[in-house]
Amino acid sequence: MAITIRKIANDLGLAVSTVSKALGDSYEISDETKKRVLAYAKKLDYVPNAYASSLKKRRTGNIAVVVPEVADSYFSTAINGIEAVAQVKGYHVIIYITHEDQIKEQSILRQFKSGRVDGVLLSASSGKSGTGHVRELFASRVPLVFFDRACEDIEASKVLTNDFESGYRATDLLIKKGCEIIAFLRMSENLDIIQDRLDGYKQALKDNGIKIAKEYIVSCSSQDAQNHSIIKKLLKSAHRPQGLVGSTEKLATLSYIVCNELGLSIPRHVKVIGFSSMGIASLLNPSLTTITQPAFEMGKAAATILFKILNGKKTDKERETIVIPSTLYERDSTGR
Amino acid sequence: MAITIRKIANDLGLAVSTVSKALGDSYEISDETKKRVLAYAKKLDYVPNAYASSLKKRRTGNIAVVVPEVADSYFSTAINGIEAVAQVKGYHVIIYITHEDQIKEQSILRQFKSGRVDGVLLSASSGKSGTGHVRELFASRVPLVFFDRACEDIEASKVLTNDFESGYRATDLLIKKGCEIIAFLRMSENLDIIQDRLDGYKQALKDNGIKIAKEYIVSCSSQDAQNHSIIKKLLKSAHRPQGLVGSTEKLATLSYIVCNELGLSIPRHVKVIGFSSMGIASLLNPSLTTITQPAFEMGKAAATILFKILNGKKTDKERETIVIPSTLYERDSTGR
DNA sequence: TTTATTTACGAAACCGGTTTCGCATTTCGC
DNA sequence: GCGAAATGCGAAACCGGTTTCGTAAATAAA
Repeated sequence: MAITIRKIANDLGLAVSTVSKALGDSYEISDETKKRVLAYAKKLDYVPNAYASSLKKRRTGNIAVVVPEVADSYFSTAINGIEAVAQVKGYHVIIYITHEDQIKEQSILRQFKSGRVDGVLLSASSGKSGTGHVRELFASRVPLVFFDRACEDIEASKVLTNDFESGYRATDLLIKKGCEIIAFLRMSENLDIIQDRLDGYKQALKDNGIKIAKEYIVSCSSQDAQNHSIIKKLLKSAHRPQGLVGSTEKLATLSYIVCNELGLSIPRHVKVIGFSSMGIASLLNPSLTTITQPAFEMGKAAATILFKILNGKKTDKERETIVIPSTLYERDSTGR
Repeated sequence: MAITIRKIANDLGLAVSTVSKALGDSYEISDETKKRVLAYAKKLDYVPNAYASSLKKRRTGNIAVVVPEVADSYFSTAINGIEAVAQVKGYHVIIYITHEDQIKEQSILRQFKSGRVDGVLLSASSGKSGTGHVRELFASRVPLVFFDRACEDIEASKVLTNDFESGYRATDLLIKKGCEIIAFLRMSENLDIIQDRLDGYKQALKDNGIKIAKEYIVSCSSQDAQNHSIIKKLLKSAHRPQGLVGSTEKLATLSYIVCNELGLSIPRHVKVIGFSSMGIASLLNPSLTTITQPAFEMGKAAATILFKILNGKKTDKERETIVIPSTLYERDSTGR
C-alpha cells in the first residue's frame, strides 16, 4: 500500500479529514495533533499525490512551455530562465517541442484546455495556418504568456525584444562597414518578430539611400538542407551580397558553412551578422557579430508574469508587454 | 461549467459510466450509442482531464527528465531525442534542472515517489553526497532509466557511451600529434563517466610510456569562473601542457577562451580535444576536434527503454545497458 | 413456452486528496 | 450554574474520471 493520507489516518486513529487539515496547518486542528501527524508523515516520508489534490484544488502545479525547438541556444537558455523561476515557485515545467509545425502545435495546445497545466508559456511556431488554435486556447481562459515569438493579434501578455530596432542596427552596421548589397535571410514569412526584424532592415536601407530589392530578401524554411542550398545559390549569384543578416542563429551558422564550401572569406568577401544567443559566438572562425537576445531574462520575465496571473495578482485581461532590448556584439565577421 | 464527461452524460441522457465506456470504445456499448457520444464529444471539443483518470488508472502520461543543465548541446539534444519518442507515445516530458546540485536533485527525485510521473530519465549530478537519494527512488519502484551519467551502484537500465575508449582515443590522438605533456580537465571527482574517460586517458599514457602525473589531472568544478582561473593557472605554469583533454564541452570552450587571453595559439602552443556535441564545433577558430556523443540517439534509446518498462514489456529487474559509441571528429585544434 | 444467455446500459464504489458541515466537548461570559 | 461561543475532530460530499457489478430487455437454446 502506497503511503496515502488514509494510511496515516488509520495508523494514528484519526479521520482522513483531520490528517489533511493537520498537514495543511489548519486552525481547526490542535497543535498536539498536528505534531503527531507531521511527525508520522515525516517518518514515512509521505509525499502527497499531486494530481489527487489537483482535482479538487484545480491547480496542478505544472506549467507548459511550448517552443519550436530546444537544441537552439535561445530556447534552451530561455527554458533555463523559466525553470529557475518555476523551481522557486514550486512549479513543474513540461516541455513541448513543435518542430516548427503548426499542426503539432495545435494538437499540443488543445490538450491544455482540460487542466493538464495551470498555464502556458508559448513561443509560437511559424506557418501559414494562422493563429486560430492559439486564439482558441486563449479563449478557453488558460493563462497564457508569449515569449519571443508572439501572435500580434492575440491580446495576451508578451515578453519581447526590440526586433525592429535590432534589425535596423544590424543592417546599419553592415552599411557602415561598406556593404551596399545586403541580403536578409528570412526565416518564415509568418512570424511577426521576423517581420519586425525585416522592417528594421528595410528602414535602415531606406535611411541610407539603398534600394530595397526583393531578390535579397531571401525566404528560408525550417529545413536545414533546404536553407543550405538557398544560401548557396544566393552566394553563387552574379551579384553576390556583400553582407548577410541572419534572422536566426541557424541561418547565420549555415552561412558560415556555405562560405567555407564556396571558399568565400568572412568578412572579406561576405560580412555576416546573426541573431544568436550562443555563448561561443566569439570563438567562431571568424568570431560572429551577433544581435544577442537576453534569453535567460526573457524566460524569467515570462514565467514571472505567468505566476502573477496564476496567483491572482493579475487578470488575464490586464495584459502586460515587456520589451527587453537585445545587445549588438560587434566582432570579426563584420570586419574591423 | 467545464466540459466533463458528466456534462456529456446529462446532455445526452446517458449515465456517466456509459459515456466513459463509449469514449473508451468498450464492447459493452452499442455502436449507435458510441456514435452519438463521439459525435457530441467532438462537437464540444471534449478533452478528458488527464489527472482525473490518472488517479484511477495510476498512469499520468508524464515522464520526468532530470538533467544537470539544459543550455548544453549534449543535454538539449538528448532532450530532443527523448521528446521525439515521448510525443509519438503520447507522453508528456517534464524537465528538471539540477544545476549540478545534489541537494536539489534529491528534493526533485523525492517528489516522484508519489505518482507525479510514470517514470524517470536521469542524468545524475555530480557531488559528494553519494547516490542514496537515487537509490531510494529506485527502491520505491518508480521506473528509472539512466542516460549518460549513471550511478554504477544502482541496478537500473542505462544508456551510455564508450567513455573509457573515448578517453583513450582522445589522449592517444594527442600523443600521436606529438604531445608529451597532456592535461586532463576533469569535471567533478564523483562522476563515473568522467572517471571512465580519465581511466582511458591514463591507459593511453601508460601504453605510450608516458608517466601519469597528478598535477596534470586537473579537477574542475561546475562553476565557470572557477574553472576559468584553474585552466588559466594551468596554462601559465612553467611546464605548460601541450595537449588538453576537455572532459566536457564547457571545459573545451573555456580552454579556447583562456588561450585567447594568454595569446596561446591552438594548435601550435596547445592542442585541444573536447567531449562535445555541438553542431558547430567545425566552425570554431580553430575548428575543434571532438569526441561527439550520439546525444539524440541516446535520448531516444533511453526513452524507448523507459516506455518498454511502462508498457510492461520489461520488468525493472530485467535491466538493460545500451552502449552507443561516440565518434571522434579530428579537426584543426589537434593540428593537421 | 420456458429457461439460459447475451446485449446494453446504469448505479455506485473508487482513486487520493480537499472542503463543507455537523456535532460533542470544552471554555467563557454573566 | 446556565446558555453561548469557541475548540477539535469526524462523516460525507466532491473533484472527474474508470471500473465493477447488477439488471432489464432482447435473443437464443431447449
